[in-house]
Amino acid sequence: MKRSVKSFLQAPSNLSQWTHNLTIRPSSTSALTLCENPPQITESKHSHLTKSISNHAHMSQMLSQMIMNNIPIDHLNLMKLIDFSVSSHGFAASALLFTQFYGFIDSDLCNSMIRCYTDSNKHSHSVFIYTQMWKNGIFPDSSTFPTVLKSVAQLCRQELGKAIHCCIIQMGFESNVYVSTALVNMYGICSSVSDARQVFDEIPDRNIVSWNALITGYNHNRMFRKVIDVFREMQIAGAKPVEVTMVGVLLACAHLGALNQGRWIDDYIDHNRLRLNVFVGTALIDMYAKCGVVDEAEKIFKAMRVKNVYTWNVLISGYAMNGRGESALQAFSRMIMEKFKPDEVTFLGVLCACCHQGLVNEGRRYFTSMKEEFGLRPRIEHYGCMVDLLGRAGFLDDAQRLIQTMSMEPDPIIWRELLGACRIHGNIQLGEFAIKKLLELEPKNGENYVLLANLYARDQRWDKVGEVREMMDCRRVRKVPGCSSIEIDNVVYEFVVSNYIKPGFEEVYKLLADMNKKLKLAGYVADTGMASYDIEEEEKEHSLMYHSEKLALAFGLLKSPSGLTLRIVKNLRICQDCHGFFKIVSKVYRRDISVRDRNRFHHFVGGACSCKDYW
DNA sequence: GAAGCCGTAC
Repeated sequence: MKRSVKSFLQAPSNLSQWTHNLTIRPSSTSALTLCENPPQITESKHSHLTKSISNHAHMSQMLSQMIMNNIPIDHLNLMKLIDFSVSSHGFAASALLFTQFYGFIDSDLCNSMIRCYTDSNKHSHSVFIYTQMWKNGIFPDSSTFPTVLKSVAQLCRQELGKAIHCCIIQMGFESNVYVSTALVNMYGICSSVSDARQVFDEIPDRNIVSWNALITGYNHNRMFRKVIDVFREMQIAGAKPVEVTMVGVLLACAHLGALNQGRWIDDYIDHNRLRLNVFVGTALIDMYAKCGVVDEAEKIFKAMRVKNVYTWNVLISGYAMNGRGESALQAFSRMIMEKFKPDEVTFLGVLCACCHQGLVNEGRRYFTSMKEEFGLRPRIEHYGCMVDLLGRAGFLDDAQRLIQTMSMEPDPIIWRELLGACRIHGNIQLGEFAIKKLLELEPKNGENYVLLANLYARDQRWDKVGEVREMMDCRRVRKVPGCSSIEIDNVVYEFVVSNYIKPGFEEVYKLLADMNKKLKLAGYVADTGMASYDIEEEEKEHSLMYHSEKLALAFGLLKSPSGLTLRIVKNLRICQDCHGFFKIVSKVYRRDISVRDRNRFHHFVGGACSCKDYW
């Protein structure tokens, strides 16, 4: 049964083509009887063969010789060949033909193929082999499930995952920690985190990998508080975290803006001799930057010996979001000097820095150089930055023209930015055009209507504002409620905008009322222009008074010692009025306040904001 | 054999 290697390597790479030819035969015989009449191979020859085959450079050559000379290949080497042919760019089909060449396939071979497909991101192929196993009476075993589940997770096919879970239970593999950990991971990635938790709870001998899979699941579903809870739970259970665990927990801290928690993790890494590898280091920089402590982020960056493009990117965007555009651009220059190759995300940070700083010319230059000098194709996010940069700076025509030149369809964010720019610069006509596009794409997003109402309110066109309100009622559109949180003594408190006094928080409302009086004497005037409804001034003022960020601020003033920076995280953008209010509070109450809103940071010190009122 | 990794425009 001679066969040329050439035809073997030219096997079809298309799945349907080769599956068509495939006959899978269950193997009851030993895997080593690959040939009908295997010639004897001495032990030394065998070991030589194995060694040679493990050297990828000689693989094709060896293979060719073996086939030409009709030398049988034992099971181990066959596996290696499959690994090799899959890993070396799309020889997957050849691997299968190879087994066909020898005429049979068994569960080990299937597992091997599934693993190779999974590792090379061909997840549907991986699932296909799994289903073929069943069809051909080859039973999956404990090595089949972890890998196929990984592919199922990547494909986000939860119903398939559930079916596989049933098989696992029926076959009695659920007590296998590898299998059940893979299930936890699969459910977590497929957004069925309660199932993940349930499987996790039933693992008898869970280990650090199982814990990490659970954390990954919570992070994936943006349940960041749960991640912190799980980390505490781990410590009570005596599980020893590893670097991957810390990365997961830091990610959660970064999203929550939970600085104290994050600091605690930083110390923990230090005290428990966990490595400050590039993943942990980058996650730390990101955490500090997202908690508004750029100096700490800088320190970590300087202490890191091994850096990569991610490390630079978190530093650059960290500077950008904290209003340190100059530092961001300097970091970018240093990055280039140190011969790191910037990628799309690097330029997102750079453009974002220009945008927050209003550096229009620089932004235009970077946008061009990204394309021309670095050969990177702008993605919709880059256009997003540019539209925002141009629009906010008043170049509405340029922004509109840029949208027209985009090679992709503008998304809601792009139109919302244009609308926002129209609101700032009072261009009702273009704003109406933008909102039309926006509502086609996002008819249910309350934020869009609010922007539109604000556009009209700026012009005192209360009839139009009323129309927008009616439209919202009629379409049953709800606004996302503003929600702010503040961390006091390691506990995160959340405040939602409301006009009635929450039981237990009476003093917060009382303090706010007092502050209002005090600040008015210091020159605070409620900015009612953005309270978009046609209501009496006093009423507008009242509705502004209980914005979530103000509630969080008053609570922070009550519950923390003087001198401590108040750190507030808000789900939406800070409103114009609160921005002014916070500036005066920082002066009158001599408190540094930092607010992380949906877009960026505002650091209020001594009556001024780091954004220099450009936001 | 399982997790595995850090960054992304309003």
